[in-house]
Amino acid sequence: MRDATDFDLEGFLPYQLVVLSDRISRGFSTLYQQKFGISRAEWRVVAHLSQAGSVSVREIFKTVEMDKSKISRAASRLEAAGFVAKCVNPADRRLVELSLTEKGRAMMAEITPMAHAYEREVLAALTPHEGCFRAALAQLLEQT
Amino acid sequence: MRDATDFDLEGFLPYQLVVLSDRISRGFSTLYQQKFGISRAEWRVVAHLSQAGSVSVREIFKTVEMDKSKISRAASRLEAAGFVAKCVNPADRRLVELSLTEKGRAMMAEITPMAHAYEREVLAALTPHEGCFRAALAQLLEQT
DNA sequence: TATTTATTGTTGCAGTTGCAACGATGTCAA
DNA sequence: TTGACATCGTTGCAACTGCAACAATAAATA
Repeated sequence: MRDATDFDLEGFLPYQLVVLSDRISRGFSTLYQQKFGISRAEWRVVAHLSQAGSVSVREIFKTVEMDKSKISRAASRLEAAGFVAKCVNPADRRLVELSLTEKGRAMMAEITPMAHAYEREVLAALTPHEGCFRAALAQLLEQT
Repeated sequence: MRDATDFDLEGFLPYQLVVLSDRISRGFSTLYQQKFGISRAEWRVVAHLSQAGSVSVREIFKTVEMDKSKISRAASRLEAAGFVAKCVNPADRRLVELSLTEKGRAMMAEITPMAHAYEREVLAALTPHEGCFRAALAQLLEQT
């Protein structure tokens, strides 16, 4: 018997999305954490750098939707671990340019195929609705 | 020019899901946070209780995929705020039964329509692919 | 019954996070 | 030029998180 305070949490879209993204993201993160000891925030920075080349903290946090302090700390840890190099932009000395070191690129070269394999594995469960799902996802990301 | 270390983060499914679920979940949480001062973890506990009645911590954390310490602490805060009552199960005194107080039910009665409105708003962006998207989401949740 | 083993919820701890404040640097206009 | 204002990245702080350890209780076994 439902009354006004009943609420179907399991069918609630925000809840479903958080649970799913947590599971999937966590499942992948255990792979690179075991192998390289980097966190999810650090992975995101490294992945962004691999396609962006040399970029300031500001640019990353605008594209990647993480607080700038989170990026700053991730970058420091990555620098300490030797995956990332920091240097001050001589044209504007407020900017810190981040880039992958050789060691960082080597790590990405290992993680990239793992990422693609993991993604395929997840999407395999979706056949034949994959195309529709990804299109809807992209649409939501754009309109939100 | 792409080489082996290039990686398309923006098109990577786990990344897309985390970004989207963060945005959507955060957008909704600001609504009830401003009005009732409860966190996301607390909201999840309250929402579950509204449909489950009196339930132990153990049951919640099995259904809702949160660490039991997280639930324990959320329940304590909710009890302190007067939204939730805790009592020891007399049949098995290890179990703590949680239930909504009158004040908790009143809060849910206010949040529930907000939740439905928010969900409709998000999904409106998806017409006419909503059905397919939700079906795919449910399928992923089941198979993961 | 007495003893071991399992389960439940809480707590300590170390690490992470979000937010605001800050110092350093750059920009703009008087 | 000087001063007010804006921007960038870092840090302090309090809150939150995940994990492991723990005490209390129950169940299983000898």
